[in-house]
Amino acid sequence: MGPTSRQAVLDAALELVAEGGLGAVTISALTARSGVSNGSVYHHFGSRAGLFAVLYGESFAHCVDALAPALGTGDAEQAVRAVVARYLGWVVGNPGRARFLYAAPRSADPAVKLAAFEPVARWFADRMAAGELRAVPLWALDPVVMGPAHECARRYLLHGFDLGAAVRLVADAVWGAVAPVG
Amino acid sequence: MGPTSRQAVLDAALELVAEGGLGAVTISALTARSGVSNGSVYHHFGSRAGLFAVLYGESFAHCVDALAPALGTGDAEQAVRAVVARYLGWVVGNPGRARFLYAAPRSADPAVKLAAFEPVARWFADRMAAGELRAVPLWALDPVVMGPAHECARRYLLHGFDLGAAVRLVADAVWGAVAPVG
DNA sequence: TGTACATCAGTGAACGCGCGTTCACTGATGTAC
DNA sequence: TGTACATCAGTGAACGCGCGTTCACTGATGTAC
Repeated sequence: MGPTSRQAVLDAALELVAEGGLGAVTISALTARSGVSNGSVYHHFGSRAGLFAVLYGESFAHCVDALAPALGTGDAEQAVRAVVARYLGWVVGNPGRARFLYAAPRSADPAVKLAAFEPVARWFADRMAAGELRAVPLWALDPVVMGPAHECARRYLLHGFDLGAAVRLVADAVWGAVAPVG
Repeated sequence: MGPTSRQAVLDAALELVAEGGLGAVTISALTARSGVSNGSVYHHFGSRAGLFAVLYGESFAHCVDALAPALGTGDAEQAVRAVVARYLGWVVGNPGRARFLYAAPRSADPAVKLAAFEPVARWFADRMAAGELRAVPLWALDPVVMGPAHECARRYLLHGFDLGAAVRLVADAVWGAVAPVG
């Protein structure tokens, strides 16, 4: 019963953010949806912001875990394209988590984020060193290289933008940003 | 004195959103900052959402106007790179407007947006038809092609991401997504 | 083995606050006849 | 030219509501001696 109640709150928060955005995640909506009392929410998370911090760290790790297997897929191009496909698939499959990550970036602990992202960053650094990928600063990986994927994901979550039609275009753009110059 | 008071509210809203995000734009902050009474705000805009709709349309047009001159810059590659540079420059110079567009996309009137964007879309369509640019669906222009610029702009506005260091990388990525296939 | 105490999950009524909005009003500026 | 009325920008006190948070409390489960 210990972790159950805590988990019920996190699950409810994810449902609420998927349905109505971050603003829908109020303490009273949380208690109504989860069946857990407000006092219990504060017992486990300290505050709304505390709940958000937990949710962010958990969801970011969840996302990276979903991406990681793509890195073992064939050559560099296949792997990069697989990362894009997996990321967009994860967004569709986890709209609550994805919306939360985009809507509450201030809830992130930068150190935790960096640590979780490290395996992915290292994979890219290795391929760049091996000349299989264009040399691009690692800080540019997420905003610049994955930019098209993020922007499309945001629009999908916002108003049902057609991700299926975009996925190939996005993969082309992302691969183009990181393909070795020749 | 007619348009003055109305404009004072719009200016105040832009300042507030630049300083503290969308949440800082409350009616009482608006009246405090602008010196205009709350009743007057409602007289001119009807509601907070009404004010946001006006602000969105105005800011989007402001942005497109800032971009348009880039389209006349030399060949297709130079023009596309100029669009990126101008867009990021506009974000830095107009943080209130930029933050508002990113934070309140639901305030947009799609028809108004489409009409304002039309000259830019036509320029791209013409170059694609002429074979100077890769054929990409027009709906992909903003999210896919400009994705890296948007994602970097968002991070700049959120936590002072170094746009100056990124602008060349972004221009490379954007041009790569739209350069004719050879 | 029994007693006393500490710890921890969980409850739910109550709180103060700040929000968007309403409304009755004033005063200045057209407009009709 | 004067009078009556309509329109419009603007005022500011007051409203109800829902928010995040607090707090005194219960009951179950260790732990010490």
